Amino acid sequence: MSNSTRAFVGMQNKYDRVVLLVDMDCFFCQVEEKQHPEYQGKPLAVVQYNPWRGGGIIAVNYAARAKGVTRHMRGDEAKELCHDIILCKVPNIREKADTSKYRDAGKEVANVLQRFTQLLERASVDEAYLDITETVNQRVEQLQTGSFALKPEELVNCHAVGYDNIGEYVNKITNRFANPYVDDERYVLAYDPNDLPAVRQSDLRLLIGACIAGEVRAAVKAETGYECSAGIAHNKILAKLAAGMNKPNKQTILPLAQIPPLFDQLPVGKIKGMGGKFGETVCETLGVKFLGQVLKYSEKDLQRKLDEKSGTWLHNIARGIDLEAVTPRFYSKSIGCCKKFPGRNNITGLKTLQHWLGELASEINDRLEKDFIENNRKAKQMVVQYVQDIDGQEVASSRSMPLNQCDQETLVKQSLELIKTNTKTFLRPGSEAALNNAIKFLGISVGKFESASSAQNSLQTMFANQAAKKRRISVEEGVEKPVVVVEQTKPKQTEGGKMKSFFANYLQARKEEHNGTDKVDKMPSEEGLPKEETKSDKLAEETATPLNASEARKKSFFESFKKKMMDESVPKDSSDDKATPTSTPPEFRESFFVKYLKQQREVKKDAEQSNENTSKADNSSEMQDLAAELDDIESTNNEPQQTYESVPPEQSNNYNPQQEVVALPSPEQPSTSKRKLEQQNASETATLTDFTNTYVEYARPELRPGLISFVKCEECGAQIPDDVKALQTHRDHHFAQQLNRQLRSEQREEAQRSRLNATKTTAASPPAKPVPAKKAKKASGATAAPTTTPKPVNSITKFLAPKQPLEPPPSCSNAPMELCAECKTYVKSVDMPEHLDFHMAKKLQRELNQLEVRTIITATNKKSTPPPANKKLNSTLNSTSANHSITKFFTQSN
DNA sequence: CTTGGATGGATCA
DNA sequence: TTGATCCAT
Repeated sequence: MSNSTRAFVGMQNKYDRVVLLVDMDCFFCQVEEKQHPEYQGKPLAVVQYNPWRGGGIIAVNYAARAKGVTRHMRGDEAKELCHDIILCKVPNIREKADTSKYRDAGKEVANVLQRFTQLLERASVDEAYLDITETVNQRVEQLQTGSFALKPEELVNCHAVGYDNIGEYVNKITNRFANPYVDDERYVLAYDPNDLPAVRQSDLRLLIGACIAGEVRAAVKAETGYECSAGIAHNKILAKLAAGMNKPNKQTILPLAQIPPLFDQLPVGKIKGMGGKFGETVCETLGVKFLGQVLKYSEKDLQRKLDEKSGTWLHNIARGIDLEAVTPRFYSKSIGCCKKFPGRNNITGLKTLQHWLGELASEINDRLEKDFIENNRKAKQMVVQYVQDIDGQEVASSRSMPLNQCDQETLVKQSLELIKTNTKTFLRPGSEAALNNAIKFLGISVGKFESASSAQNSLQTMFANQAAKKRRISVEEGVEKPVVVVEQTKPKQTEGGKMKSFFANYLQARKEEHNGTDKVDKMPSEEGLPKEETKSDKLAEETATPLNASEARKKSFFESFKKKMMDESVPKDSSDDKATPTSTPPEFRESFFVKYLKQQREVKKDAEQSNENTSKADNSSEMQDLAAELDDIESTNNEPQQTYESVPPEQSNNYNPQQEVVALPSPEQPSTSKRKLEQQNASETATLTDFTNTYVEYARPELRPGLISFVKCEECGAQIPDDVKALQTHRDHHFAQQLNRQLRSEQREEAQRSRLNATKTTAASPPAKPVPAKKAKKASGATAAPTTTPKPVNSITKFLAPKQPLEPPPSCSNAPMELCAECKTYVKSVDMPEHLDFHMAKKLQRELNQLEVRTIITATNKKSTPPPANKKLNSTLNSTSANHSITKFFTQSN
């Protein structure tokens, strides 16, 4: 069940989701820069230990990329290109590279991301997909009631494919408010009529997604110090594609309408999954280079030429359709490590083999231990992988074996045994110590995790049963597809003008605020300021020399950067270019995207000219001005505006509480049949149901103060999305967590006991210290004595009976509510039976585990009190429009 | 020292 | 389920 392979959404929901891909910029480098602040702003690369030729480069920061340093290079080569480059070595433990530092950093980031959605899928150490559909939908509603407003300054560093700047994209949407059906003629030609409602809303919803993306990235930066790029689109493939189009520290929307022109020139290999053999096969067998060319084949054709599954997949992908769901996963399914033994380092002796197996097993062991403490799970399977040299040929093999214990010795013994029994002649004939086949690669990995205790298992099955029950209910209601569809109800006219004036007012206000500074003339001649310059600009600002000088330079940087992009593929570089070779990162020069963008501009100019007469009526020139000004804001807005201690200025302006907030009018509604609407409502609950199904398994209970949330959990201070279900789930989680702690602490004590028994007596060991207390966080010093005193576990009762009944949540929906006698919370009447079932299950569980009052290990509390950064952020947020508008929302809706 | 190491996920027979 | 292979970062 935990191995649920990919899930997919239904074809009818292809445009309904909003998916975010967050990709950390040169992540390993950022980790090093954070660790060594003195490196900030300097060219830097991370190399892997290998002393040969300066080590292999696995990450390059942008300052170094500007000088031509790339991955795959050796450290020495990098030095030649960039004499002052800083080469950070990956730490070496056990004679092999140790990347745990970066794994930890990745987790730190993921913890922040997790707050924004429970549908978080970690794709690698530095990438994650977020399905933010629900939040977007909420905001669409709030937009309609006027309780949420888009704020242009949240869109700094935001791009939309096919548009010169985000302002134009906003304008496009704005125009549609004025005339909702303005694009329908084109839509009808390009899309299935059934998709029209979704298509009409697509741009707006993506824009809202971009706002959220901005918040996400700002939170990541504020709380971890790391910068990232993001893509916003309707599915994973597109989000991933978009994220790569503007980097670093930028985000990109991929609008639906831009897919065809983009794909016409998009090399097939740019799509995730087609960068390798499969992509080549596709190109060869279809005789295509660009994804758009695939359109000429029917699905049947593709299935015939490739295979059924790939054919269908490709057919969809070529149309920008990707149905793969964002599958929530926070922790990896396996833990492994490996090492190459090239050339003379081939392992040829039994002793050596044992040695290295020991090293690998030792690392696995360490990481498993850590994992156990965090996740209370144990690996049930191990896999040995190895590459042997069999008369000159490299032969790869892997063998697996069930696992009961995972101590180092067992791992070594078993892996050795596996290799032995799967090699025809393991030892060289006549020798006791020499291997017959040299080993060139060795790896051990463990997986097939199971919860450590049976109690935990029963808790999970309890949740699973509950989920199953919900599913049955859903099925009875005739709901199949778990995707929320937004459909609006109240048609409104005449709002477009209001929105325009909002932006106009906004811009006016800004102009006054920045009096004079944004009237600085553009300085296109000042081309190609190197990146380092911008960083020093930032510094200059911080040291309070804000005015025209740095402003103008920054602005000219933006201008020149854009100009660069436009001039890109015209002639090769002029001699001028050589004078400032660092202005454009080399990978940009030949980048497909650069060419695409440039081409788009040309196309656009043509279109504008030919369209002039048609759109003239709609004061398009005015909108263009707005766009230009919005663009200006993008460059001027990086000025620190108020005093934000500790929050970097670039981020803080996303959260400016002083910001004027003006409601956005709601868009005109496409007509909708009631029946369909009902279905959609039903499917919304289905989404929630589906989520709880996986909730226990994946979610991290400690990490759920929400940025978009409205209610504070009394237990942990977390901000909880203000819907009943989320509240209840959150409470349930405290319960489960408490249970977990209990069990873990038991486990640890037991482990401690047996260890003590085994290894005589070491000094009086303190009651197992589960969390390595490694992170030297800023705030840890303050909370020394009283706050960290162990909390008695009997507080578990608190979860069942909160101190005072919560206020009935202001109706998110109009569903009737009831007060649960058991937990004093308000629950939808419809959900009450199920809710009571849950209490029953909890009681059962308690009895099952014979919960007693015990003390809790101190260190586990660490996470339950959010670090000050969180607090600050949350309080900041609470004072912003989000909070303000939500109250407005409630008062209005009642 | 052989052509990018280490790591993790997914697919398919 | 397992082992081989591919893919991506």
